[in-house]
Amino acid sequence: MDEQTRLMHSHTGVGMAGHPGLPQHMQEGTGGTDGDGRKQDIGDILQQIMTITDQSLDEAQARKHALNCHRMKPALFNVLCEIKEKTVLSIRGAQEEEPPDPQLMRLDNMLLAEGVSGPEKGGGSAAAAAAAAASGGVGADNSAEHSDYRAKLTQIRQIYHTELEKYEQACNEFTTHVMNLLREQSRTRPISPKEIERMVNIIHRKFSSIQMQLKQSTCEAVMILRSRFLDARRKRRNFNKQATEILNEYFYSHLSNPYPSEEAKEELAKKCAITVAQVSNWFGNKRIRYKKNIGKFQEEANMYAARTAVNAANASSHGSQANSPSTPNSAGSSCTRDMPITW
DNA sequence: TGCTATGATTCAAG
DNA sequence: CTTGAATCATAGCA
Repeated sequence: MDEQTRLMHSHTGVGMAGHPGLPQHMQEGTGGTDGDGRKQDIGDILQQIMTITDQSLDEAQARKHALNCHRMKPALFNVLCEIKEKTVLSIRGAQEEEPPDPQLMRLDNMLLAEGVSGPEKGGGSAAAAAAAAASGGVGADNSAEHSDYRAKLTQIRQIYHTELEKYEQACNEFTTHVMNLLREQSRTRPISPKEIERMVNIIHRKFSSIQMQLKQSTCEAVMILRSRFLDARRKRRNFNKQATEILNEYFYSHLSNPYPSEEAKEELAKKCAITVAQVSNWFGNKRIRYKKNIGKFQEEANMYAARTAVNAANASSHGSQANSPSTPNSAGSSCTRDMPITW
């Protein structure tokens, strides 16, 4: 008993030293023999609290009940809450209200830009279009890859939202649980609403750090998907034979000036079911490769020249000479062997 | 598996 | 912007 009284004394002494807001009578020790009823009350309560752990469970329950019903209990709890509040605040006062994490903001922005966390419709295709636009034109035959990309993005999006929801739900459940627990405990130990609020904040911060991990891995997944998509675009796929023939036909029948106008490119693109950019690529490659090694292309050149000649002949024999697409100068002759390059 | 053909990309020049 | 030139990376073939 003496020991506990001493402990109690030192407890209150330490806790209240220099505390300006404390009632004077609480700073004067306990268990005095004077007749002050309130002081006696406080002493009783504190003593009961200190001895409660030494008691049997039943006894403790009964004590607890008695304490809860004690008329001085609310006042004592208020004071203890106040002390706690002051000490806790002094320990970690300023670190509340931290600014928004820049990394989190970056992740959020990226998820929004990729259409993962934004509004439901259109986000995926917008991102696909952005990814495509990042490296030149998009062929019509890329649509399969597009939809694949979109499907995968949707998948990522769904997983992200499911997980996010799960975390939020877990967070809410846990918060409610902790709040209930604290409220329950606030009947037996001094817990102020402010403290509960602070605890809730701590929980939220923990959960948002978990969410950040989710966001981070989602971003990584999108990046990987995106790079794969761009790699897939880089994969070469030969044009079909018909398209190649159409392009070659144009090239060799315009050998003196193989620079199709924008309209011609568009028409060729339409005929070959490829993009204008691909037509430009093809002509660019063709010109440079032809010029580099005319000999190698001689046979091909003759073949196409002959073919256009036959076409022209057929067309004229059928009466409609009008608009054969060919030959400013070389189509008529069946041999391009000595065609000088002027371009 | 190595080689060539070929579509795409990059970069500098105009 | 277009073009030429170099280069990359894969398709397709022997």
